[in-house]
Amino acid sequence: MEDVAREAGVSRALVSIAFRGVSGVSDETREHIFAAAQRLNYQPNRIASLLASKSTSSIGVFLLDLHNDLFADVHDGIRKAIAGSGKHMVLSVGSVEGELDATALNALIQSRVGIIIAAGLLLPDEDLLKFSRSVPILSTARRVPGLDSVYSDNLSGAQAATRHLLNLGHRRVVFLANPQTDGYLERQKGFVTVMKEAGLTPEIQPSAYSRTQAARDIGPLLDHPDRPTAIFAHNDQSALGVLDAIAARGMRAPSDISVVGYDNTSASTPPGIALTTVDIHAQDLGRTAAEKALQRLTDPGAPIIDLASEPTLIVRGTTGPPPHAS
Amino acid sequence: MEDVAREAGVSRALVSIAFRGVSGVSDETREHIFAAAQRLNYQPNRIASLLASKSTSSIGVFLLDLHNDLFADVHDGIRKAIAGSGKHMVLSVGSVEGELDATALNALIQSRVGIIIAAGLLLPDEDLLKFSRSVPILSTARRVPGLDSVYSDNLSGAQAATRHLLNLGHRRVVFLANPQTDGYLERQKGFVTVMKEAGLTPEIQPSAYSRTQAARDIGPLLDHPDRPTAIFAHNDQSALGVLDAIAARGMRAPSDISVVGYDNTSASTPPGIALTTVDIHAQDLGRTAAEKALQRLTDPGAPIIDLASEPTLIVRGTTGPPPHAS
DNA sequence: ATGAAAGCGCTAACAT
DNA sequence: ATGTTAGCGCTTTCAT
Repeated sequence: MEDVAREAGVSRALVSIAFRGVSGVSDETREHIFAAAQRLNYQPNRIASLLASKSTSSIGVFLLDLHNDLFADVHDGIRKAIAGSGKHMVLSVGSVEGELDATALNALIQSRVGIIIAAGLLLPDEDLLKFSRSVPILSTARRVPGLDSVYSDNLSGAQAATRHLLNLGHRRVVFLANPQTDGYLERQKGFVTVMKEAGLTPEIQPSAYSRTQAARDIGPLLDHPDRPTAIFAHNDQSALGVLDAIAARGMRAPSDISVVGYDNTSASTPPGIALTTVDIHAQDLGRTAAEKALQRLTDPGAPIIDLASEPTLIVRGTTGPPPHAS
Repeated sequence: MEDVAREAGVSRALVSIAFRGVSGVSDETREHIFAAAQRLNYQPNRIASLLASKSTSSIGVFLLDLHNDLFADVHDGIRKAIAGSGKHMVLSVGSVEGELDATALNALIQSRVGIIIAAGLLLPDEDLLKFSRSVPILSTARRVPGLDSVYSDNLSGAQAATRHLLNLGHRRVVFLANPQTDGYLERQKGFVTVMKEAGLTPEIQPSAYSRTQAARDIGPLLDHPDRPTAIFAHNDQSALGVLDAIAARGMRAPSDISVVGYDNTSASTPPGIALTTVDIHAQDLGRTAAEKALQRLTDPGAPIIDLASEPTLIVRGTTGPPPHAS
């Protein structure tokens, strides 16, 4: 910067002003400065800038898993909302095993981001509250009591999906569940309440966040002579695993068995057989989350944000009447 | 840090030494320091640390597109290789439109990373060389002359895929091409050379990096009465688009038409119909790229790295003999 | 509009 | 093993 100042024949302060885009420098001088910077191939040192301004100009973003398109959508939404705010986004990626949550959050804290937008946190609510003593955290796609949360109403989404199945005539429906941890209980709950209301037995098959694991977990149920007529998977990826297991047995959806996913990611539209699923509008979630995060930055004292959005049931090709319903 | 030192009853230097994990502090003192830090909920300020050490302890990672599983694989490989090196990874994401390449690279440069590992760069070679004056860049999944490159041999991969099709008896094969820009010319070239060697006409249909665009671009060719018997798509995503277009017309692969993809991402295994594709071993690519980047950091003067790996043709369910070949 | 000077929270070289 | 001190490259008052 010293060099640029000398090259442009001004003081360092001017160069700083010019690069930050704040007022206090004439257009002409600014041009000179930029030209000089160009000549010297100068790029401002954001590390030094952050230190000196002790600023909150960075927004940390935690994404659970790059292999799930859901998080790519959330990322896109966040990026769009942040663009033009002058804020810079710092990414940190977790893992579906969950053992990286804390590491990723600490990395963000150590990078002194002004706020963390977190999508797909796996840590218990209590732990997250602890982290939020160091930095504000806005949770998206999951409600965390005590933290700003921008999420989709999983209860109503799961209810809509389950009702769709029941309306089609299904009576034996199995919910392929995600690990039942803080923040991810509602889908199963929605399934259970609707089944019970209808006087049916809600069957639950526990599984994990993995397509292959889903295929393995659902296998025995499919092999059973008296198998369910519909499977409701906790997300699209595991629904794909269910479809894998179905295809491996020479069966077809929905003629032999119906399948419903959740999230409406790109995974829900394999060629030929598009998955019935629940759209959580992930990109909107990301965009809204980022807008709210920006607000939080300007008003730390504002009341906690708790924003639920309505998901949309998308009926596509993997659901139909049960085999012998007619 | 001052506070922690006071709380632990030592000087700031000791705290620094303890947190960096270097020698110069007794085990007992270190425990005291960590305990004090814990009590105060202290997290070291990585911004200040980076500034003071003017260090190269950060590794920048550029990923073109979070929606393509290929980059998630590369990311995983990089992360595994970096873990335990004490280096910290700084992520920056581009976009398939390519207009974000420069922005993303500049962000990394301004964050003063010691080296950038870039996967899926779209900028011309010449521009990249310019960026590399500011920071070493290692390109992966693309060869950039003049830069360290760790990539897969696309020429041989495309040749293997094309030969596979010809061996099956296909004569009219169309290559659904990506935008022909620096670094991504080899797949088409491999296709063309093999077709010509066999005395056949290489047909090329230009397209873009998008599944829906691929479906649109291939449509007219499928509708033609004298349509090709096989389509070789430049990557799995566009192969999916081709399968979409095929399904939309009530046709099936491979009985009506064969389809080959490229990359062997998770997109290549939709339920039921697994795609014949070329595995570029993306995670290995990422891992190797990161290992080489680490070496480059320790030895800036070493000769340029130019490392090609052999891809593997994976024959699955979307290729078979042409309809009337028997 | 421009310049001077203090300091952000650390690291690193040196001294004890 | 522990303490002291001078920066790292900026931003930010405060003068001018």
